[in-house]
Amino acid sequence: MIIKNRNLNLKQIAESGQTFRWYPHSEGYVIVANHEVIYARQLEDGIEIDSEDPYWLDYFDLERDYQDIINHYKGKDVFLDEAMAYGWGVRILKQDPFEIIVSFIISANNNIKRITSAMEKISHYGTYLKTIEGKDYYDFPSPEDLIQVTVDDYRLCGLGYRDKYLHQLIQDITSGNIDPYAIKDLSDKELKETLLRLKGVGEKVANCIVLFGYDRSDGFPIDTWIKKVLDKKYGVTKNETDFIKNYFDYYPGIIQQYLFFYGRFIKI
DNA sequence: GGCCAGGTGAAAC
DNA sequence: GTTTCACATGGC
Repeated sequence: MIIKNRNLNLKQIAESGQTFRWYPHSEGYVIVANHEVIYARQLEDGIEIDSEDPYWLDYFDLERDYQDIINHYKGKDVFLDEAMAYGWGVRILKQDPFEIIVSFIISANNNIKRITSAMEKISHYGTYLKTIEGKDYYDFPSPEDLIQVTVDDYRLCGLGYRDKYLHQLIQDITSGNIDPYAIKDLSDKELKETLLRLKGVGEKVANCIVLFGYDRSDGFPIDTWIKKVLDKKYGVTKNETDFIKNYFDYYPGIIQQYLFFYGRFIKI
């Protein structure tokens, strides 16, 4: 189906550091989500995907008007204007909470290429879905699929010292200690507190998880790039969260994506 | 070849 | 409460 939208750019989303299961293919991307493998390609004023499932409309967060958000912040400062102009097609995908938790536990003190590679290897523990031009695609494994996977197995997936965090996460979920799907109805505060109890989840990772996995736009992950942006462009080196809450109020999580995407691009 | 990457846990103050 | 340090590993 064709999805028309002027704030929807596949390449920008793919490179905005929120998903690690998009595979560049032909002119577009192979995307695995919703127990389904699709191919998406860019159009002039939107995208085309080879699925008719309305799930994807929600996945691409289509009911949210990103131009309205951009207009709201326009003229606030020069750097933000540049960032929004550069990242006009960035959106925040609605991704599976469990997959997001795993992704961002792996993301700590890591780089995007390695995170992508680790997620690809872990996906082989999931159900085989489809082969496209010789490459096999797998559904992302459920916690149950990972019960028997050992710390050493995770190490072989390239997780480094984070191997034991993922192993612990699976124990926590399968033992009923935490249910990544049941906690979606918690308040912003309770949700974050719950996530912070997980090993390998600190302030920054928790913010990524609530923003990318639970549709909480108050999430504002402060990573190395955002730190540089705040320091060099806003003169903020301490009490960052207070500054963010005041200055970027309205849709802070989406603004954070524009700043991250642009700041990383210009190697600020 | 040292530094960096979408930082966190644990020990030490 | 905050400061300090170790931590796997591929890319540059």
